[in-house]
Amino acid sequence: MEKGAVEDLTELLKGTLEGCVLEIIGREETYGYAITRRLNELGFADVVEGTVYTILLRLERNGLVQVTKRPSEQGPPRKFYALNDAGRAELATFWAKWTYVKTRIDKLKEGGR
Amino acid sequence: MEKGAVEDLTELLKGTLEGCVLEIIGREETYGYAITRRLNELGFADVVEGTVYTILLRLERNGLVQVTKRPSEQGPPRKFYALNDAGRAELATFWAKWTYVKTRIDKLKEGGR
DNA sequence: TCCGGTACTCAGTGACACCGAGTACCACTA
DNA sequence: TAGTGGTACTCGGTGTCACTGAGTACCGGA
Repeated sequence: MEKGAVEDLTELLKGTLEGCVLEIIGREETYGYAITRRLNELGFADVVEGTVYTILLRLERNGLVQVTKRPSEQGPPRKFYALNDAGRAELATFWAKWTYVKTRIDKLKEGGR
Repeated sequence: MEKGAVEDLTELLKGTLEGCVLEIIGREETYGYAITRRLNELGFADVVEGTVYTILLRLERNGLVQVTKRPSEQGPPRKFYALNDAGRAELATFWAKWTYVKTRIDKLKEGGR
């Protein structure tokens, strides 16, 4: 990431990171470590395992995902996550909210009257 | 927007609301009550005075604004806020972060490989 | 005189990303 | 065989933010 302007996105990621994780899981069943790597690839360079696991635990606690434990070829067993119906509904809600907020903010940015 | 989907934007507004307030103040010197009305007009319907005042107090505490108290024609005196240099820098940083996050999220949304 | 609109303050709450230390499994190698 | 590094997850604690709610206060009109 180009250093300087875009360090510490913490506050801006509140709410959105969970949505991103939901979206990633929605694409295909996957696990925490891989999700972290995926987020890093996408440009969320500073997101670390600990952060993703807290989100995953919360999704599980809130009944939005179906969890399956499977052995890994290398390392400890993996917990695979897939969206259930509640999770898909939550994901749809997230995108609706995101679009809503994004359009308002951009309107304000473009001199919004 | 259809009601229902976009209620409780609280988490998504973390960080962005402060940026919006900064932007509004940057346009012209104004005061808390008016800023709240402006945000409501812009589509942030659920934002109330209390929320805006906490942001304003924080901006003041962090030395990002210059504050001038002036009597009002109707009601108690108003505290007018204007950006100082630090505030303008913070605003620029906010937009840089916002653009950065927005492009990453949208890329993910559009199937982002 | 009371109500409603204007205008600000402040202590407290809950949610979230983040941190750090810990556990543990595996493959490779010196 | 001990050590290192990559993989993989857990959990207690922290700080920041939007939000809540109760309070103070000024003003005009019914």
